[in-house]
Amino acid sequence: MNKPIQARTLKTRAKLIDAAKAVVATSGYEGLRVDEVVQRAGVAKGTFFAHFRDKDALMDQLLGAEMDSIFDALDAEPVPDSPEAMADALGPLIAFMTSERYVFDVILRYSGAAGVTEIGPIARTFERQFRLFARWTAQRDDLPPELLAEGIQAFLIQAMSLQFCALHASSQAQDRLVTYLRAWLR
Amino acid sequence: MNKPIQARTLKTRAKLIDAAKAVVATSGYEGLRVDEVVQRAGVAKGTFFAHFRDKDALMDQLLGAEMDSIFDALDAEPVPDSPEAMADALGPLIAFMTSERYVFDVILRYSGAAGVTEIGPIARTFERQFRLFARWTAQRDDLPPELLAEGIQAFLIQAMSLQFCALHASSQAQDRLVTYLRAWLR
Amino acid sequence: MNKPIQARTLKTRAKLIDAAKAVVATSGYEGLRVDEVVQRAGVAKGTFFAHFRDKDALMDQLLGAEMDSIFDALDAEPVPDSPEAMADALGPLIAFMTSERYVFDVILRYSGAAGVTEIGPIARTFERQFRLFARWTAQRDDLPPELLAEGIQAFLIQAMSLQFCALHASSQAQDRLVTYLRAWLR
Amino acid sequence: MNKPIQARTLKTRAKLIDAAKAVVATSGYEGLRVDEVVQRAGVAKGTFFAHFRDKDALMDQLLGAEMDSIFDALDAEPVPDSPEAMADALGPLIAFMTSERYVFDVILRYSGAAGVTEIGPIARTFERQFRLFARWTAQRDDLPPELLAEGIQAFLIQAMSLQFCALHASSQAQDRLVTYLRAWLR
DNA sequence: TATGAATGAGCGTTCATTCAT
DNA sequence: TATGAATGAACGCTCATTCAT
Repeated sequence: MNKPIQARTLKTRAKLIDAAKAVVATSGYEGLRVDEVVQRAGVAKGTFFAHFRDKDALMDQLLGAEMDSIFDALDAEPVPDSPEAMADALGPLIAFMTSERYVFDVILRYSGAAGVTEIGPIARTFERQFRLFARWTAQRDDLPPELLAEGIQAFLIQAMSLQFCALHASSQAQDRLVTYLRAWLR
Repeated sequence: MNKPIQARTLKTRAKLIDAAKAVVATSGYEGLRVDEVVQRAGVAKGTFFAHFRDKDALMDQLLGAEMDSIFDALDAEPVPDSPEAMADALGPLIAFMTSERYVFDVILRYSGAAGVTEIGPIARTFERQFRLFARWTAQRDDLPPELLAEGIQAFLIQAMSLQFCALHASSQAQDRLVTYLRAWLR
Repeated sequence: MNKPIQARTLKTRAKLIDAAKAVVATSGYEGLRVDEVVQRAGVAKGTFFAHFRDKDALMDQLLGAEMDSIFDALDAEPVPDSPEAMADALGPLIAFMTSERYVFDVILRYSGAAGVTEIGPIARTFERQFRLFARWTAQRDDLPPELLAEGIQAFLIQAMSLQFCALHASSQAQDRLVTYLRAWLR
Repeated sequence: MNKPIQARTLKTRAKLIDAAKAVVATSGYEGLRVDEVVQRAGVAKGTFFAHFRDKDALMDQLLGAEMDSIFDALDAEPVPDSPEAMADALGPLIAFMTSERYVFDVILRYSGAAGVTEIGPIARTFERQFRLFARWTAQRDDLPPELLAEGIQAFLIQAMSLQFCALHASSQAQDRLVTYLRAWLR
């Protein structure tokens, strides 16, 4: 029963992913329509659902891949030695997650693997994030790194949330994050 | 140009709100259907849209009102003197916001007044929350109450978010919140 | 029971008519909305329906008045002595009736006083038209002027109808009318 | 790029048309409701709009088909040799077009392919009508058959229009048509 | 007369998802 | 695997007309 993945399968999947990326480039993540993706990929609609459980699964893939590449870069960097350096390092992540309200919402929703069934790409990036933050705080002896990491996650979300808020639109997420981290890691 | 709001208008609005609450009681917030609300209220569909821009506007009203009554109770209570007492006091808020994934999502999305145009009922409750937390931390002299308040907000969201997460489903939001607050208000 | 028409009544009516004309000038007859008319007139919606049985009654008034002024001019002119002169004289009428497809349709529908109840302004203009055409053909002795008049009416409608037709958009209604009249009055 | 129309598509389309005809048989053309058609056809509403741009497009199909079958019969008959015979032959057409004011209005509006973009079924029947009348008058040498045909069209519309007119309700369209044709084809 | 909130039937639309071929 | 027609449950909206005050 072990099915060797056929070349055609991979090719179709790649066509769909590429088409999806092209659509996102034009219409944004929120504006992505399955219809447009399959049309661009030159396949039938049913084919899409043979490759992805649902539209959200594609979204999970796309967003997860994007996040992963951001974390790849972060992992390669040295541990930041100050709140300012941390917020600075998180710049690309913040930029991506706040690029669209829709992106922020989907990532948040899938960060905890909405359903209980399986951990998807986005949820996995949150584990990476957690491990990264734990590594950043490993040297501290006031609080356990795990707790500190969760705190950083919380403040990161908070800082980005306020970005979308009409009342706080003036200040930037990164600046807010610095303030939070200074207090949290004091 | 100033049109005095007629009694009939208020009555109809109340009928719609009451009907909506009844529907929510039966089917939950996610299960609310405009058609059912309208039918229960004994009102024409056009009337609904004369009172609420769209279904989301009604949701904003309903959830905002519910949150407000929770904050009314919180405002009446004395300032909690420990992280445990705080988490305890926030029990009803946590219970409500995590009662449905849909509720949590809508509240979060509208907490920042999704659009920049106008601040709705839900967004206003987040201001109340902020002022409440600032009051709770007013006596402290290590950090400004405003910053401490934002931190509590961040940890509250974090604690509730993890409630929906497959990886952390075992522990309760309230317990997690205590841990966070102990560290934050140490 | 004889009600003297109050000055206020006439004033309100005039305000409505004026507002309607202004709306037509902006949005055309088809684009006229009762809401916009009453808003411009500065009266309530109910007031509109106290003055006009329905929106069509207003339309009947507006279009009838316009047609009447056209026929006033036609009545003042001498009897045209050729098909060319006839078609020429009818230029303004054709221009008005073909200015909007909607105008043509409404006039046609009301030309025969759609309902049986009462003859409205538009229907009256068709009687004027009929009498005019009968006068134009009174000197002929081949066919009764009434029949000739009805024929002219028929060809006038036909010529204008084809104006809206994709297949005949090239030639003008007036030119077609000349052809028809030459044959009919040969 | 050339998609062969699937049998299923044709079947669904037929189901919709049949259902629509059944509804018309019960409620008349004006009484046709999309929801009822869809329900009778046992088809989803979305499917309806996948087959017809809007309700009017269905109407165009239905009325065009009906007209076509009338013209099929007319084409099979010999050329009528008198105004009386012509009016007689046109009996079914007149009966159908004056069966409902709504039918007459829709046919007239679509006779010229309301928009300039595409010629629909009804518009096509007017071309048939024109060719038919030209054939009926082909033997005459006083005026070109095309002109005579357009005249017959004009008088036919005129005769039917007056049917709906309160002022001429007494006499029948067919009788009026005879009078007109006698004069036109004298 | 004047007011303006309420009516209400129905159309059009959306678009992810399914399923028979 | 691939196909693409069909699904279907809401939502949003229109806008002339009515009616209680």
